[in-house]
Amino acid sequence: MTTNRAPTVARARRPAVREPEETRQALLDSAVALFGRDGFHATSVSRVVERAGVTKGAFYHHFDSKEDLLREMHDAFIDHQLAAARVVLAADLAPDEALRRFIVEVLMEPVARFKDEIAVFFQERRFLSEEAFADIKEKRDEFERCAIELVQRGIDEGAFRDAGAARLIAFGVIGMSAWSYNWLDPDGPVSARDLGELYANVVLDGLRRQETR
Amino acid sequence: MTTNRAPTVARARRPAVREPEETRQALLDSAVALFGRDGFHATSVSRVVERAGVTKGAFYHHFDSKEDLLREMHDAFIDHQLAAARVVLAADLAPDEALRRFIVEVLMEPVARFKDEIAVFFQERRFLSEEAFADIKEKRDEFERCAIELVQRGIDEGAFRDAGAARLIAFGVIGMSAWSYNWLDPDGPVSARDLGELYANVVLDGLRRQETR
Amino acid sequence: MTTNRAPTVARARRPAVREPEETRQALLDSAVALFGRDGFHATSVSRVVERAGVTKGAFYHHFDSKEDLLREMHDAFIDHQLAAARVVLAADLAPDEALRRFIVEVLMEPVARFKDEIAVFFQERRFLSEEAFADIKEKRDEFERCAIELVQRGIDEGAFRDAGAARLIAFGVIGMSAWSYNWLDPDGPVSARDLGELYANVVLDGLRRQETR
Amino acid sequence: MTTNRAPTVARARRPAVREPEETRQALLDSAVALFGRDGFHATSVSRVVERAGVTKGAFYHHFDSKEDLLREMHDAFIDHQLAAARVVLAADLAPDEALRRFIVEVLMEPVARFKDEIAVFFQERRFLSEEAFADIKEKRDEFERCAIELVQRGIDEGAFRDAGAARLIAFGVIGMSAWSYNWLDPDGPVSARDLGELYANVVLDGLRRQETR
DNA sequence: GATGAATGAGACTTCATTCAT
DNA sequence: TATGAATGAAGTCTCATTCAT
Repeated sequence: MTTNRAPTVARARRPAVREPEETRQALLDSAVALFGRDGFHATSVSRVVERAGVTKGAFYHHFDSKEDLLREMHDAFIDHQLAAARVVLAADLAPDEALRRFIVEVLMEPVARFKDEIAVFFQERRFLSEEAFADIKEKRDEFERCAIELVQRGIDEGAFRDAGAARLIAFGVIGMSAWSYNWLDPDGPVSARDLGELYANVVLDGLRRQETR
Repeated sequence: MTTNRAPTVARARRPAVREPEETRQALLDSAVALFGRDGFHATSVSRVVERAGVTKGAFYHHFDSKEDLLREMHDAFIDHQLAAARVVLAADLAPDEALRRFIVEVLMEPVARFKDEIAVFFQERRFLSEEAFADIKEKRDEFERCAIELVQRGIDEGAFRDAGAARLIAFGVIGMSAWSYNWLDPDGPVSARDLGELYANVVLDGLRRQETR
Repeated sequence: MTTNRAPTVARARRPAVREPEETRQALLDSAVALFGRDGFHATSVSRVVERAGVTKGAFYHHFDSKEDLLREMHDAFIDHQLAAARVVLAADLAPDEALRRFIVEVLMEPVARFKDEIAVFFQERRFLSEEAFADIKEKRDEFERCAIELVQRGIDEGAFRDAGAARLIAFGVIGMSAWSYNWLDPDGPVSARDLGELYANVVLDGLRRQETR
Repeated sequence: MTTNRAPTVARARRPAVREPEETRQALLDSAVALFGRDGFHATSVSRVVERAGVTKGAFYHHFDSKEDLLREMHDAFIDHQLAAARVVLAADLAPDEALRRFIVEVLMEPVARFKDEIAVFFQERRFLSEEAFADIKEKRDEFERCAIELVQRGIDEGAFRDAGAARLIAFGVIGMSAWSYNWLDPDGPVSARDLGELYANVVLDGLRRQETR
């Protein structure tokens, strides 16, 4: 479901110097880790390049600015999320099963795998200029529309009771899941998927229309 | 339930020179607004004092450091939250009613009134040194224990089905609510309290044991 | 005629640290010398502050930016020049005497006294942003109008033959004089005033030997 | 009188790959335009190669350094000027006519045609190292000697009155003309040649109306 | 002949903080 | 209580130049 980043396999030549693309990726990896932990503004370009093992010059050869780096991270992450959301939306599933899979696979699974990316996406967004954010906003909005549609579909089909605006519920579900990156320990006893199942149960049993009530 | 900040009432004396406490509060207000919007690291002391209408000297007269300011904000906010949580916990309420009130009054109401404080509390915590965070952590942990206890109580009393570890559920509820500071418009058509009621309904109908199932 | 810059006289206190205004002037003096010799872009703020004996922080305390410094230099110089031009224009002099005094006192005398200021004014103007230049341009234009008026007055009164547009002639006179900052040695045998007298003679009477004179 | 730069005629071969000499010339043209407008230090090699449509590698293939480029510009320009000066000096002309032609054709005509080259020659000279300037200085000195000789010749022959050291007058004439690159609009109503004629008249005959003429 | 990734120094500027007044 | 000049480190970014390909 989720893809492996940067395969970087099967290089034939033994390069004396690093491949350019490798340098670029090293910089991105370094920055994701640091931005995720310390935030955009508390992370200096110096530390990013130091961790990546290159010089500042190399950094500015590959990226226009520190903000450019941030934009790229956002873009990569939202692309990934949007793709995952579309898969669930396109599958022919009953509303409750669709919402469950959305929560588990789209919202929660990345919490374990892309902790830093998520932290960056949610906390550092405000440091993107309006122009840099424009593209990302569009994709993010589409992602949100996916979530809303999943809820609305359930209501329309009579599977969910009409508890309130689908948008408010969708955002609640996203929030409940997303929030967990604040406290969930990826190496702890409860996996992200487990937690997703639990949240799906709580939410669905609340939404699902009961026979007798 | 929530207290009015900055009493500042009934000052009789000369207003030409500002009261020391007034200066201090002006600095805090300025900093909350800026930290909330731009974050701790993207906000300089210069801008804080400029917005407060005082000089840097005054700032360092009232606060030891920029971090000291951040610590104070955290402290004030968690104190406020903890007090509110204790009120709900102490009231003699049925579990579902207690949880509803916790969500509406403790978790959601501040979203409208203390947007900046919340943003600071959730996003800038990582910039507090361990020592500065120690006190706050204790109170924050107690706040979380309050939420957990509310859930656990419901389970113990048989009002809630045992959907999973109370802690995981409590954190889910907190997340669902807290997340809304990211998108809820305080001047929009849906009030924070309304949203709280909605979330309480969703969560409770999920947790409440059904007669027939 | 020309004013002494920065009197700085009669300070009573013996300040342990430098007076702020003194620091500011030291920075300006340092910068004029360096900008004059090496140009704006080839002069770093580091060298300016080093020569002035202060730190970069002090520099940015007194000036908004490096460009601000440049703007200030331009402003001070054109103010000085404009004042001198107005004096000549206001004096009740015959046209040829007025032009002679303009050349000698307004155009040439500063070449000896304000070599660096002149170099900056003529060579570094292009590095002022449009906004920063706006004020200065107005004054510079007025200065040019002074020169043009002196020529035009001579033509109108019949003292000068109408050799061509007064503006073109005025600019020629300015150019002939101003250019000398490129080569005239202030410590050489020919003083700036002497050269001014010579140029005034040439312009007023020409080189060609007249049959009858 | 002045020569066409960059013959570049009659290329028969494939235009897909640029001729080396073409690349070199493109770099020079780009640099002249940028150095002329922004100055040597405010122009980066990056911008030069970008405007020329080549890469940095190509630049350093053709030129040793950025300074090398500047040296080459100076060299080309002074060669051109010197050749023009020699033509006038060699022609068998009366002193006043010789001076007039020098002003019009040697000093003024290039103002319209080689605005950037002139700007570079006069303003960026200081950024040439002593060694790089040595050759150019020799030629420039010879050019100045040409101008001085034209004046001296007139004095010696009794055509000009001995108004002062020929060198000072020659420099005044050069300055009056050269200065015009600062303000003369090549596309304006007054051509560079027209202005040259006017200046020649003023210098030769002066402004003061003679009683008997 | 030409590419473009990489360097390392240095550019301008802002930072949190101190301290004499 | 408050000022504001000054510090020194660190910030982001650009520079001219090199070199393996």
